[in-house]
Amino acid sequence: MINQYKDEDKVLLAVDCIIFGFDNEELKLLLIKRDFEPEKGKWSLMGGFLKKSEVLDEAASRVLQHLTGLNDVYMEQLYSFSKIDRDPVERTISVAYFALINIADHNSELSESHSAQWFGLEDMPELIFDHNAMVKHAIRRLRYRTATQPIGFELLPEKFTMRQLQKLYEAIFDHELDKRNFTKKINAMDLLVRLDEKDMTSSKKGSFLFKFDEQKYKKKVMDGFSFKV
Amino acid sequence: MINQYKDEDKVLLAVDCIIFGFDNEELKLLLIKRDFEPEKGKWSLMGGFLKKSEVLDEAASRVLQHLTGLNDVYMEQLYSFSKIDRDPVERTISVAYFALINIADHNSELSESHSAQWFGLEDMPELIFDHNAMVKHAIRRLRYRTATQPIGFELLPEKFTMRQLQKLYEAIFDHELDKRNFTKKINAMDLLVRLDEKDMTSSKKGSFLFKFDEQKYKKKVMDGFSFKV
DNA sequence: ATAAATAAGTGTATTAATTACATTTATAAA
DNA sequence: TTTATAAATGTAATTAATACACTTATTTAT
Repeated sequence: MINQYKDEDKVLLAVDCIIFGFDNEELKLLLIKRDFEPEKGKWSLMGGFLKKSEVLDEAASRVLQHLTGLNDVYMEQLYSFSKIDRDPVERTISVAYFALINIADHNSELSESHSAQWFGLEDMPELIFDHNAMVKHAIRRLRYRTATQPIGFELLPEKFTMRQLQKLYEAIFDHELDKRNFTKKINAMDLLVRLDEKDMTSSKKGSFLFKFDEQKYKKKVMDGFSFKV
Repeated sequence: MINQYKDEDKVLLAVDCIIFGFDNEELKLLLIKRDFEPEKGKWSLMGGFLKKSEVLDEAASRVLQHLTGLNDVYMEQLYSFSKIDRDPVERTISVAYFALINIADHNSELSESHSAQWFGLEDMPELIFDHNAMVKHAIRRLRYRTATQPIGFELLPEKFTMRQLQKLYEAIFDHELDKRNFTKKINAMDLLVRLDEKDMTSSKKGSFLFKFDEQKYKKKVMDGFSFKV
């Protein structure tokens, strides 16, 4: 078969990762300080180029793994950015991905070796290229996704308190929630199991730890349930 | 400046368009019968390759224009598909876009010259490559977008009846709605203007025509309004 | 002139979901 | 024993969603 595509233009395809974390107070992003040109010394998302042998999801996972040491992380393709001069070196289309990680899990020596640092969404530096737009887009998507699927748990340790969960949703949606109404809603969905274990760090009384029950969730979804917070 | 990207792989980037239309009864897709290899004679989405000189949105508009003759159409980037062998000819990543057009507006001679045809979502043929997955994805996105933004109007003529609008939402969400509740909800949003003009084709009494008031919508959005149907 | 047929247009009552709001409880430290 | 602190919990009010059926305007047929 002759190659009827042979006269078409080829381009570089990059992936850039918006890496979200949560420190029990605010939503954070893991950014790297570029130690290479162009824009050396500026802050940026972690990125890399797609290889012919991988699919986009794999490239994004590889990039994330390289910075954090983590595998099996919640990642989602966001949008492809294609402004002609978005990268001054050469025409590059970038596919943005976002990842949700539990900050405590990542390899901080590894990320520090890339001059990476966590920034709260409020005190983020300006980023290179179109990375600010990517972040904005990612926050919108994260809000939508979190409201309709139980992915928030990806940002928490396996065992968490109600307060942590509420603080997380408050951080994602950037508005305060009523504790009683929140608990009521979460309990009504019946997706968490309360453990016989308490977190004693936050109060004298201690607060119960919970776990998200993935199996139960899947069963419910099959019966027509849809998550909504 | 030396080109530090020179050893990276380059790939073909395609765009494929999921073109939605509405015939007052069901949601339809405009598909083409391929008159070239591979998969000649099979049904497919309309597509094309990204040129170095254009951004993805432009490529998608060009492809749509080429098939339908239409410009200034609602289009939205959907997702990038990258399976290694999705196109057997050569490694090609495809960025899917969806478009919403008013069927009556398009140049049907032009589309027929590409052996294009409208298919109801129910009686669609199998499509080539990963195009079935693209369509599935597009329907999901269309439902979400339609539920939260007033883009349904893109599928209707400028002037339309309440019944047409209801039928459209029923087609998009694939379930029936109560006429009184629907009217109530739409009227409560106060985004339509009722014209002093009636459509006489559907009944002896005639039914009032409405127009979507884009300006009013924009103003409301600025005051914190959010569309929800 | 009248009756029949047809889709358009409209309102109310019920149920469910969301919001607002304050006190008691368990525990450690003083 | 008191004090301080966060955890845990329930009810009433409001708002949104749903279920449901008759009247109106008009044309066509008798």
